[in-house]
Amino acid sequence: MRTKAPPKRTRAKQKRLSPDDRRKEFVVKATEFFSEEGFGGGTRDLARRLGVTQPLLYRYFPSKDDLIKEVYRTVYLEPLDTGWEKLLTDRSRPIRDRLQEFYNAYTNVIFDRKWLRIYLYSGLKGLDINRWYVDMVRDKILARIIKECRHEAGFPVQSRPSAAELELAWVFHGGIFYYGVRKFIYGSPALEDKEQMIGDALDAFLTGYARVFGAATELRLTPMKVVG
Amino acid sequence: MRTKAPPKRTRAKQKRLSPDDRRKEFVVKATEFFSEEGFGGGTRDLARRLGVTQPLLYRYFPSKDDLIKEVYRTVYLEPLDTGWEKLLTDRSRPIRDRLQEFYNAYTNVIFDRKWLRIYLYSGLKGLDINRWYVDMVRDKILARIIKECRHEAGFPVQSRPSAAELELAWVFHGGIFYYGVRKFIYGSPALEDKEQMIGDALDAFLTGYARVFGAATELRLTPMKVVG
DNA sequence: GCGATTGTTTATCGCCTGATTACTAATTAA
DNA sequence: TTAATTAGTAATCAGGCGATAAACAATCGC
Repeated sequence: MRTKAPPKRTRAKQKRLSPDDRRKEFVVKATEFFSEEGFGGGTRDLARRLGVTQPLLYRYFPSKDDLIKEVYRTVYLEPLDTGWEKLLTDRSRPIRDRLQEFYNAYTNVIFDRKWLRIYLYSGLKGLDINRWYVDMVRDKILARIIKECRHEAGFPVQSRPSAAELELAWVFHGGIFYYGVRKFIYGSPALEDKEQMIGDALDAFLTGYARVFGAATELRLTPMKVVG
Repeated sequence: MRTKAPPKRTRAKQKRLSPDDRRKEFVVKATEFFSEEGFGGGTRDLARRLGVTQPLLYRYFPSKDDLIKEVYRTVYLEPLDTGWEKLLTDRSRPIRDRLQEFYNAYTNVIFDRKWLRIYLYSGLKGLDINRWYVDMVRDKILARIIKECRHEAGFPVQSRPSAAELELAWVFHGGIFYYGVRKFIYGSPALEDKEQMIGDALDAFLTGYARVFGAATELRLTPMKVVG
């Protein structure tokens, strides 16, 4: 009964993927879509980009908000922590090398148009996940870095970082972050060599930390290119 | 004919401001509104916040987009340039003092929730006005700062700043900018003393510039707190 | 006072949005 | 082969959007 006629050509193609693959495909494409259009983007436009009809989205996600939450989850959590903590604390290597390698790896993850845009959107919305992320950077990355700086400078390491120390680390970190924003969101010309940018910023941070917090060991932090 | 009945009490209050004041009031309140809600915010909600009805907006602005453009204009252009260029180039004063005073004044303008949010929204939209602003910062502020740094370090001043020099200045500038974002948009705790933050970042930038670009005059840039 | 002007509201239009229902067709199991 | 299941679509709903037209009411010149 169903095979009687040639299938109506008006309904062009009906792919029928496995549910799991479909779901993943939806989340991935939705990430691209929302990162460009913002989360105000329409479900019809999204469906068109996916090559399916709009109601199909509601077979996989109860609501647009649920889809968005899943986008946040994958963007924020998936690419996280690939052994960074160990990298930062390996005192057999010079601190500058460790920081350079860490920020090379870290920026390989976050210097991505999708990632940066969704991060900024979530920040403007004041979402919990954004606060969580900022706290994570402060506690897992910056506090760690300061600890290593103190160790390098011969300071006591036990007490928590002071507000001023944290702030200097934040300004450094934020400066690097803003490089990605300028390059990948504003489309502004930036120094081609990312690792050089990180290296120079690192030199400024490390010497700055030594100067501001009065290290007696400044000259040991990093070899000077030129000494007057 | 019109005076026959007591005025219908259902129409509560009809203020009737002068057109110019109304217009200005609309733009000011619209700035607050859009900075919080994003430019996707509805004209009805905006009108409710203004205490008037929605169609009245269209007597003062031909369309929502025109209103938005006026918001951009006032936010970006009005608070700009209060003699900053002269401040930066006054070589009778130490460079650190000049930069500290400049960034005190500059951040007094941009460290404002409304300003920062609208700046970020316009950046995500890729608007021309945002590109214009970024170019302005680079050409009028950062290039100028580098020129002064070179002068201070005894370098030739005529040639345009190198990409690496500009980048170091951008990282410094972006780090300060990001302090505002963290404090006023993310609502994250930050060092209370803004001027100290600027001062410490400045120390890092100036000593960093000297180190990275090989100044023979590093020690002259800023008095060290402690010398080993 | 009175008509003209103009600031303001009420009512509404067409369109787009997120979401639901009922149907169609591809797949799976017997 | 056939029945059951389920991926996918067409059609549609209620509500919100930007924008417009017409009615009303406050002010101003006389």
